[in-house]
Amino acid sequence: MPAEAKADSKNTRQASHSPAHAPQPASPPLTERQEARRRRILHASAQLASRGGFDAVQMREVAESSQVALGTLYRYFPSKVHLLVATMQDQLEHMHGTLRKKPPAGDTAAERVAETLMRAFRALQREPHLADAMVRALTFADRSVSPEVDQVSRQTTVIILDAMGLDDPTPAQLSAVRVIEHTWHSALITWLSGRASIAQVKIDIETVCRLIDLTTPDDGR
Amino acid sequence: MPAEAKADSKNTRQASHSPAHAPQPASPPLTERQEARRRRILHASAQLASRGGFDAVQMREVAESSQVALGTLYRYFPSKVHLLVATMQDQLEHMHGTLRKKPPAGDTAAERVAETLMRAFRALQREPHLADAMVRALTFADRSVSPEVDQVSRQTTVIILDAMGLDDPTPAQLSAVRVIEHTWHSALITWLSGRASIAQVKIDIETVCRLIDLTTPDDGR
DNA sequence: CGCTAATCTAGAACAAGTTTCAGACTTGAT
DNA sequence: ATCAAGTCTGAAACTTGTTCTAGATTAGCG
Repeated sequence: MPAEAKADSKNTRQASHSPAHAPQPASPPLTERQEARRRRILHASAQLASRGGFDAVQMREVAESSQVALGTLYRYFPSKVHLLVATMQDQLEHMHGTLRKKPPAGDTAAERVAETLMRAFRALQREPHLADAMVRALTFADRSVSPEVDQVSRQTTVIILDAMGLDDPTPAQLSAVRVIEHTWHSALITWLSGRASIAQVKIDIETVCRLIDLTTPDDGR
Repeated sequence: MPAEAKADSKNTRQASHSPAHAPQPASPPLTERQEARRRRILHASAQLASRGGFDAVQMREVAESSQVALGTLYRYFPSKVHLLVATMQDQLEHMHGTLRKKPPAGDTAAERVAETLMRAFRALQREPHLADAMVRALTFADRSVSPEVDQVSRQTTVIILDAMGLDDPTPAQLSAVRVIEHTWHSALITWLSGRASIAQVKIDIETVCRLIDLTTPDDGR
């Protein structure tokens, strides 16, 4: 009946992802060739993004670069934003892996979180255009991309909780983490649009991380 | 020599705004007819935005609604994002005026800021589509819109400082305000994209406002 | 192996933001 | 009142995201 599986046949939206390591609603498994196409697409996306940011990721070019027809590209990723958010998921996994290897060394949870975020920030600084593409896509995403954006958010939460060294956080701590994420995203945007310096971002991150001290009186402060 | 002033002649970007009450680099003054055009445009923009959000603000429709040629629209506002950010500036002024009339009544600075932001949030909830258009434009804006976005940011800062009741804030307090603004913007986005409930936004705002207590030990805590 | 359903491709077509242009209109200065 | 410079208009053109279509290909089943 089917062939080459079905990355997304009936459902109009919702691309498919399930790199085996991300706990997702399990979209139908992909053929090898499909998996390869998907990788080529994400690779092309990241490459173009690295060159010129959000605007440089043009769907026709992505299709050409990844040797895939435009229609196919849209079958895998229903919109440019979906594509870039998926690209971000990809990069985030890298990042998380990297961070796991060298855990932050601060004494307090606040210090460790701040250090982790600054490390991530420095990574983004190495590819500012890529960062631009991913972050802009993330914040521009509308409801149709919510599941994917949410996944990115969850992944970010995990990274922060990892840095804090918590197994089961209290509600108050989760609130603090949420606010930290808000600040992280928004600060990135101000940096990317040239309205804040790197130093300013650093200060903002350190400032918001102090919130952690308020919720874990045993550790910090 | 010139005629009808020059909203933006030589300089390729940068629309003109100077509603007399906003302290700006003073772009060349506008004729009455030009001022009227500008108002018509902003009004049409807000109206369309109120209907269907960011996507519903289509430049051709704005031009038609405001009885202006498309080229003229682009002379006044070099891009859709510029237009929507200007629309936001407009709305923010309203808001600030409204807030001045009924200052928040909380005991601590943190409470007053949270109350102020929640009041603004409720106003946005009354026109969720308009909020969508303005906030999406704000976060999607690239460097070419930095001055205008910055102006919005400054205006927001003033509103928050007003609520805190401070004349000359310390650097630490300014950092807290920056983080509050970050959280405010990002929380709005998560709400607009349906990833967070109204209740969740409230919690986030209250959480981040506790940062104020950290910087003004005399008042709160 | 042969079938059938689903996928992929190439390319046209459509939509909305942005640019461009020629000509009509305003404005402020002489 | 006249003129030069700048502005506005209407319409076409261009760009890039997105959709659609017809036909070639592929996958898995009997």
